[in-house]
Amino acid sequence: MPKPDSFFITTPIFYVNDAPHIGHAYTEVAADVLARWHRQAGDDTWLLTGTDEHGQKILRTATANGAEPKEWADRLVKNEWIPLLDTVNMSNDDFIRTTEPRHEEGVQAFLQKLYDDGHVYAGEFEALYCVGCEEFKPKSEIVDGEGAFEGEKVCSIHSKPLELLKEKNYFFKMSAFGDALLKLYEERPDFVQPASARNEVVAFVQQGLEDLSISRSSFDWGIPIPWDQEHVTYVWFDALLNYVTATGYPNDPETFARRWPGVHIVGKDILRFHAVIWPAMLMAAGLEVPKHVFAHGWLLVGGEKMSKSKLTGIAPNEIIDVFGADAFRYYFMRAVSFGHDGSFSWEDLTARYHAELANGFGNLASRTLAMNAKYFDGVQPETAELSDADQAIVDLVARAATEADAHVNAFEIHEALSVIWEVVDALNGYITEMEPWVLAKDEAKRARLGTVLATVTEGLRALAVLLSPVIPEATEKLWVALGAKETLGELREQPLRDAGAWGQLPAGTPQSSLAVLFPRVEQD
RNA sequence: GGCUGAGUAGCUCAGCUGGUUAGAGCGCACGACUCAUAAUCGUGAGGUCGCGGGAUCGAGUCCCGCCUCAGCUACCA
Repeated sequence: MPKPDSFFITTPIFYVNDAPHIGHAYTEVAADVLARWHRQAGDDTWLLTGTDEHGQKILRTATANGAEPKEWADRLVKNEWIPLLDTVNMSNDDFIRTTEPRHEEGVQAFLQKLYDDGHVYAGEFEALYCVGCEEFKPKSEIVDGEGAFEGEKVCSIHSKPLELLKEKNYFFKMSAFGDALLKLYEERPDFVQPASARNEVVAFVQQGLEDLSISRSSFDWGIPIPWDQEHVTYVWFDALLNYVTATGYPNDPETFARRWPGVHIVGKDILRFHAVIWPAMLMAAGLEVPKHVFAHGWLLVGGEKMSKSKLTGIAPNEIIDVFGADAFRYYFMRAVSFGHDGSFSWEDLTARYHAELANGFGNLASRTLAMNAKYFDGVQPETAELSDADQAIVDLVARAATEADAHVNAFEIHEALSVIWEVVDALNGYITEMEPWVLAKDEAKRARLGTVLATVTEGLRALAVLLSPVIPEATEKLWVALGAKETLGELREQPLRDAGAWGQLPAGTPQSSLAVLFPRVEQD
């Protein structure tokens, strides 16, 4: 049974062939928001990310760039992937590279166990081979020949006939796990999420599983098969194991028991590896399968999947240099329904940034602190008797906090933000209706003025806590300005599941001025 | 070809087991207000709910057919 207090969440480990684009950053942010939320809610949280560095493709890229593969990986990791973490403000607890000893040793131990237990056998891998590509071709790259090659199968890249070649390979008896996997999907409908992703996985497994070739001998950039040094491990088999080699498998059973099983956030392009192959591997090794595999959608640009070849690839820094990491995180979490494809456009980003972050939340903070400074010398006012309107705010905050937590637990990050934003909108409306600037002109209404501003400020306190997993930088600034850091302690230590409890900011708490949280970005 | 999902206001999207005049945000128009990042609040205009049939007292929401788009249909990570 899953341990309720443990929340181990992973991103995919990224292939170091290329530089990151916003799709990678999106995955990182989603996992990070979930991790920050659970961590602040008191769960025993561990966020893992990392890089996948083996395989023929990396060997080729490295060679083409006149580098050794490890050298090449080191360079990409240092120059591109580690900086990405900082760019998007990741709070990962670990970063694993598949070239690290802890991983390589873990993979070998895992392989040896499967081999010893009879789940792996030596066989003949027979497939169509392209001399031009120097590799076996997947079905997607095999097409019918034309002209001189009519009737033959040719490579889609070279348009030359393919040869049927055999190679000795080690195979994982994945075919034996089809029924167990179907039973898993049946018994745990939330194992693969969202439901659309689950459907595809079930349909795939229902048509029957073949055994999986897990070794390669035509190149050597990989983890050697422990009982046969002529072979290296198939890169996916290697990569998937990072989730356990980073958490103590096999030499630290205590840590492993504490972390595993985990929750995997993946792009839908790699769903099958995580929802089929990976659980089959774990079953074979006698380990628990993941708690959940959640597949998020693509980011679409102009209605099409983002791609470098179509010049729609966007580097995270292009956005973050202009709007900041908080805005990046907020925008993609809010505008994209988690689990669905999402449309990205600069126009939409700019519009939401101004309407929601600058005019909505940022301005709410500004106007509130400005009035506290002006009417109460910058301290948290006293609350007198609550009117119905005040009570409505109190109730809304409580409800928003509860519902947001439920949404996050269900991977509905966008819904959580939607509910939290009801508070932002309600507070702006409340201020306009209560007209504190009018109350301020009548000394007899001094107590009422204090109550109104205390209510809004307390609402801001709750917002700072609830939004801290998504926009950690802005909420930290707000937290300091509210004086909350002095009286309530660090923002990141505020229990998230108590965020909706009213009256936490003591009256008399000194506040300080707040720099504009989300400055307007001038248009060209 | 088969399977899955989607096609709802200018844009991005909600609409669960069918039920009063189809919703939100943005954008737009008008008005109110001035504490605030020329921000805020209110009101309004705007949709034959992809197309065509069907069962139902009643369908965006069920059934049939069709059109369009995307994904999956295994060893590229």
